[in-house]
Amino acid sequence: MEEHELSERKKQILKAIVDAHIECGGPVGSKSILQNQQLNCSSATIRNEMAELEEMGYLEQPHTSAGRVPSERGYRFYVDSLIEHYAMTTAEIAQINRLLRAKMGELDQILTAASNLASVLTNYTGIAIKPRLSSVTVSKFEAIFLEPEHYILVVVASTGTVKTKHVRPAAPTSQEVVSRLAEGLNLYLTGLCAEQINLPIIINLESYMGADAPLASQAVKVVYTLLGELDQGEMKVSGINHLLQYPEYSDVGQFQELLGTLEKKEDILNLVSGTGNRDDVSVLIGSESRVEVMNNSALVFKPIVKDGKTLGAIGVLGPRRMDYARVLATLEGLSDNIEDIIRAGKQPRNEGEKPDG
Amino acid sequence: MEEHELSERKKQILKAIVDAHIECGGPVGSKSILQNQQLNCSSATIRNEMAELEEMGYLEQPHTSAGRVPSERGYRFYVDSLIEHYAMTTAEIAQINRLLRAKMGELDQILTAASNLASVLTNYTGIAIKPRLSSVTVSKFEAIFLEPEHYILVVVASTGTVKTKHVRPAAPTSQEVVSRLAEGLNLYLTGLCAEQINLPIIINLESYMGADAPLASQAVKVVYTLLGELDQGEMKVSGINHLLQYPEYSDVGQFQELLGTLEKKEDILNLVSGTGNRDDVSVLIGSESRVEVMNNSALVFKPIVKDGKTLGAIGVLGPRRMDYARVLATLEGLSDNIEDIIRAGKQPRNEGEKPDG
DNA sequence: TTTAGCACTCGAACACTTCAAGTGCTAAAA
DNA sequence: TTTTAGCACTTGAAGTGTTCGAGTGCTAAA
Repeated sequence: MEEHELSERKKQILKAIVDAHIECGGPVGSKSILQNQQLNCSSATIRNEMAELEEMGYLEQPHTSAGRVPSERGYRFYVDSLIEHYAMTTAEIAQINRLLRAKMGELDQILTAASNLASVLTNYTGIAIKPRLSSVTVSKFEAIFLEPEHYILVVVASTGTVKTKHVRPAAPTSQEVVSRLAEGLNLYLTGLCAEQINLPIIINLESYMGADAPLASQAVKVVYTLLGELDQGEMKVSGINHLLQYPEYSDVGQFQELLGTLEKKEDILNLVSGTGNRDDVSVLIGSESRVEVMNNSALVFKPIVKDGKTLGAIGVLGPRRMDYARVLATLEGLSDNIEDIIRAGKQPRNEGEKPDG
Repeated sequence: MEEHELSERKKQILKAIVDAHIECGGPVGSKSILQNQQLNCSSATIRNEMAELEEMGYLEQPHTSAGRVPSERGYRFYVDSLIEHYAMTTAEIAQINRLLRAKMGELDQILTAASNLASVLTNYTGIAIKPRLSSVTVSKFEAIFLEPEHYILVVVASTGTVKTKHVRPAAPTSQEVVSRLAEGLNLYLTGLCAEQINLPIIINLESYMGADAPLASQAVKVVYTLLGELDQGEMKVSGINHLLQYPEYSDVGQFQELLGTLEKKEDILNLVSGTGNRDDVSVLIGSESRVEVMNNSALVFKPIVKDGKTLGAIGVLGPRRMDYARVLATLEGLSDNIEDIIRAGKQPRNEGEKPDG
């Protein structure tokens, strides 16, 4: 199964077929690749080579007398070995910079913007993900007193995400007590993940709060659920409508299932969360994703990493025959920019413009 | 144009046609309604009546020799005058209670859950909206110090929504200065909407902050953008895939456009935000929405009101021939529950279960 | 005013034909 | 041994004609 089982000419032909298929969508025949490519041979030779490539599993034939279509394995080989690196133009890079910078702020917003951008730039569906995290901890608490029966609990997670929740205690409380609650939470619960919040710790906190122990136990419950929410992961999808322009999604039934999968989010989250700690681009083609409805699709995504931790991922979902070179380049460009932005909120790289004003 | 231009029999026939069309989707003929309805007349009579109803604009004929289909005006009359109120079963009400209560928390989450529920319960597409608001103000500020170059600004809006933003000041700062910043913001900016933040106020704040004035001016900019984001409105859509089961969306091109409109969100937000302060259900059929791609669709939505203020809206998008009775009842049920939940975070009404444990 | 009857219309469904693209194979050429 | 030209064959797409049935409008009688 080494790649050197393929002769140079076979590679060339395979690449020509994949390229042609990516462009036009239909099966490609022996003659048509003769035109676009300068191969010193005839269509008959190509036919022979194609037959062999099919036998080796790199091509498929929808039916006798149709041209060939790249198989999953064919795409895989193409992505791994044959792809030509697509260089983004400076204009494209500048566009990414400009649009992402406008949305600087919380990771959530950046990811949403990135998902949009990925969709617009590639003409496929853009996906942004905050993956399931095994053990988020709280790095800081704050409590904002509003009324005697109403305060807001603010939780800053170790990932930088901030969550807030309105809390309405059973008994009226005061500015001072709420402040003290925040102190207590900071004292006893910072650095713990959901599972580590056990009874002894809660008892300590309650004794710290003295008469206001009920307030504390209610707050702990809230913290617990918030941590749970943070663990769950999130996912934004944009540009689903782009997919409909590709004939592979013209089967309404299948498209409907795909839509459903995207809305459930679960499958895709698992997929991305489960791809280990690789911090470079992952390409899942067809059944590689183990999600049935995506057999005719490909999912490309790249994690967003900060200080060695994976904070999220951006990706592109499209037909199996997607323009991998372009998609890969776009995702690299986007993730570079995002990582620059979140690293220190500074200017993203590649910024050649003069500051205005 | 009064409704009394329609004889009792015409109404009956119109209702029968709409009902039949809602159920099966196709044009309905004179004979078929004779079976389901006990009218003391023959199909020929019905044909005559149908011809008149068509002339009056309540019915349409896709082509000669096809049955009739309700026109936009026909649906409108049906919704306004002929609809039978659908009573939700206690089982359905209990379901709403159970599922919504599990998601109690921020309005955002409740709305998302409600959108999901609306979609699942009706089998159409569910929509949840936080409308564009003309003048959101801040009711409370808080600032959380993390590191000398990093604090979090927390803004509690007059609507109850909480927004946070990581801020990285140019010069290192301290716990004390950040607290003082929060005080200053609370002192000078609470109760103001974005447009009311003017130079004199900023100058006051800066002099309050003394040597840390730059910190303040940066924070004011952040507050300004946050207020802008709050003004913008938001929208969650769920269950788009349901639509594909209805033949009216089998035209891929049109469906693609509808998808695009849903993703842009703008049109729908305008639609809902622009329907004035009515706090009961709105039904927009076909071209009534003024959004071209929705000519074959209907949008039903109901605002969520608290203390006389509109906080959001939940709605259902589906084909023109949607089961209005059911949709209306579902939305009423949902909004009642949501309003109960946000009123005081108390138990929703209709709660007959015993507390467990 | 209602109804039975009838001629007419039109799209859906189906069978049938044609067409072009593409293949595999064989035999000759390089 | 490899390549190529040529040819018979396959197959889906597209086009055509026909039938069928649901539904209509109209007329004349009840």
